[in-house]
Amino acid sequence: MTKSKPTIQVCATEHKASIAREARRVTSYDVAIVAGVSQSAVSRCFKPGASVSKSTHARVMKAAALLDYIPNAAARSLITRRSNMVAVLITNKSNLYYPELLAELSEQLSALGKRVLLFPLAREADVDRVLNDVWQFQVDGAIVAARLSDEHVAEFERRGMPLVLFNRTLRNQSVNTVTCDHLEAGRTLVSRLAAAGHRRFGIIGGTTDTTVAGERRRGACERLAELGLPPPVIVPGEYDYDSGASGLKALIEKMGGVPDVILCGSDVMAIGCLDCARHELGIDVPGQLSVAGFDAVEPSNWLSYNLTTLRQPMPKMAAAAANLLCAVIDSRETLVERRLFSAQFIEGATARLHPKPPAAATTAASVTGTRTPVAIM
Amino acid sequence: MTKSKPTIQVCATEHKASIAREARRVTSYDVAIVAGVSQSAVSRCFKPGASVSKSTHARVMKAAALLDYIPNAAARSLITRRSNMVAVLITNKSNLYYPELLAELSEQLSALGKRVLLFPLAREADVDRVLNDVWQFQVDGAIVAARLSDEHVAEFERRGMPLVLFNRTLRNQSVNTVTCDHLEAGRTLVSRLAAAGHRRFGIIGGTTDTTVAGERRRGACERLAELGLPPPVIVPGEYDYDSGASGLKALIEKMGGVPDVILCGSDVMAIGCLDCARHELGIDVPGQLSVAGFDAVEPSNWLSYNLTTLRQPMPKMAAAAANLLCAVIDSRETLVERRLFSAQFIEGATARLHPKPPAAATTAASVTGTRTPVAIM
DNA sequence: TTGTAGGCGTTATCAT
DNA sequence: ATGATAACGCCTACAA
Repeated sequence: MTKSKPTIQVCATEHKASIAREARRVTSYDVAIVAGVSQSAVSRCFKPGASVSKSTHARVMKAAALLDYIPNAAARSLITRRSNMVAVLITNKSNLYYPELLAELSEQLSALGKRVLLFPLAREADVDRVLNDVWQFQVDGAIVAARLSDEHVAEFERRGMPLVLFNRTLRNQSVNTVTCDHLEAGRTLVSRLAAAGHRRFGIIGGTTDTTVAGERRRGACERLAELGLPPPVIVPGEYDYDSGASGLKALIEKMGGVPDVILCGSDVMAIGCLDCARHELGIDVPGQLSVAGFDAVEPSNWLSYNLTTLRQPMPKMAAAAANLLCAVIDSRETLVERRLFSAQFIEGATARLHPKPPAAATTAASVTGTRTPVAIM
Repeated sequence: MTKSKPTIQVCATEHKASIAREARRVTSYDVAIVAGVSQSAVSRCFKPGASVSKSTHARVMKAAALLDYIPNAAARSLITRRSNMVAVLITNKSNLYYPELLAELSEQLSALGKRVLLFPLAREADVDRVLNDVWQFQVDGAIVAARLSDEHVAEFERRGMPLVLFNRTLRNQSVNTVTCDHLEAGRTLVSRLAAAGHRRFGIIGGTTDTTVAGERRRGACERLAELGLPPPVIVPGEYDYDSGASGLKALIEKMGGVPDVILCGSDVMAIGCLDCARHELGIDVPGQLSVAGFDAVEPSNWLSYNLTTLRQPMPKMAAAAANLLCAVIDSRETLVERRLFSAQFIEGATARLHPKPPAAATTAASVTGTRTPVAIM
């Protein structure tokens, strides 16, 4: 501090006042004036790994703090072509697992220096309207947990916008995806349940064949066929609570009685199915009927339910999606990768997982007695 | 089309190819060249309400479509000082009502032309780290559903950043807020329950005195005092499922027996409390114990629970927050407003809402018999 | 290590 | 109604 630079070292507070008077924002140029350096020096101080002398850095930082200066991300992104924002498109229907996914994604992305610009979709049809905004806002890439048409994917490609699909797949394989292995999940579920002696399988799935639910179903059907069991009866659902109840009733009607086991496309549907069975129809679960869900959302673990279900490793999947997207963003090449995670089976207590002891045959018979016999199945 | 402008009407596809060759983005200037107009004309075409002739507009739009041109929001925001982005800070602990709030906010804001930049907070202490990003990204304003210190609020003010607190209040009154009337909610709850003959009130609240929970509690206490009933016994909780169970046990111990009614700070806590009472402790709800929640999240409505609770008018509150914020953004003045909404009482079936008939006195006595008598209360 | 100068893509102002 | 020109705030060669 003995010798000060000969440049105009204006008093910070005074300069700040003049900025306020002119009603403009604090810029790197202002900091430069106060610190007595050039504007580019200030810029370099805020770029990690740039070459600045220690003393300059100190002076600049002090001036910046005095002026409450913060770099303007919009201006930066204009020249760097990097906004450090990532679009996240997500369907509201993913409801209960939505907060967990969003929180995980956001955390993982922010660890990578990216922020989430949110595009929730009330209906899958909103994609078109929303994509326009995605292009406008100059995000660095997008993570999409919603249904995308081939045309949409093509547009991402055309615009060179990095894209990662989350728990969605497309026949057009050239897309980055992070998914749970739903095919395997379907197989696992059937294997476990068939081993316990279940024969008549019902499935409550998605209305439109959301590909992941489709995969799960395919896995279940495959495995049933392998085991020489009759194909499952399938009814549609909307992934919500009410669909569980209506699905159950639909299955009972379609199958002419209560099936041995119902596989639901989501926990919420399973819970709806469960509540309807227990409280409305007086069906004993798992005594008369086994119910399995999918997602292992928090309520599935509540004492009233203790659902048999499959847990997707959400934190790992979110991290994978974030990392994959950032990898694509950083490398200009069009690397395409598909990361697959195994779901973890949660035993719970809504499905009978062991063969019935022979002694229980009488009760079972009394139950079956209430059913209308069916020809095929 | 008989007479075309004498300007350089370059073939769109050719021009597009040259853009791709140079690996640069499509700009309004490119559109201008193809359309044979000036760059400013293009700009005007994308500004609603600007003065452009119909023919020019058509030519420009056609060229834009041909080139896949979309205005660059970053560049625009640089000059307009409007990013059309709104920061939403939200604590993960708001868990179950988080998706609903987020979806509503996002929808309402997008109707106002704003997009949500998401800042989820794993812990309330993360605010500091996160605020730095908020300043950087040049958002137009912020909606905060998290705990903010007076200093934080002051910084918003200092930076001229519009702010709306959601379901949070501060002693420092000069902040825009949208909240539910938690004081009234607390009073309502007590009124209804006291009318049914409940006397011994327990409360499972928040750990740190989140102001809204505090308000609710204050309302409850006020009303109890007015009615000449003993003050409630209060234990802390974390707003999660487990807190409901531990809170219940803590209350039983602290009160030397099962209280008449427990008011919980959230539905999830109430559900935890309920499950613990029914499945673990064998307490009949609402026979022996009444339980009330708060939020009316989806699971509270499930058949297994059918919770007595209070619903916050989330869509209206979200709309109010969005509108208020945008009003502040648009008017440069520092208008401060506090919008208060009434919660709606949901009867449900986990609280006894009518006086016990005298005949039931015997069963009631047998229940009370299991309790350790308490001196005061 | 530091400063100079040009450009990122748009909007706004001012003539015409 | 249209076009030239100057911002907006920053980054980045390039030269010193």
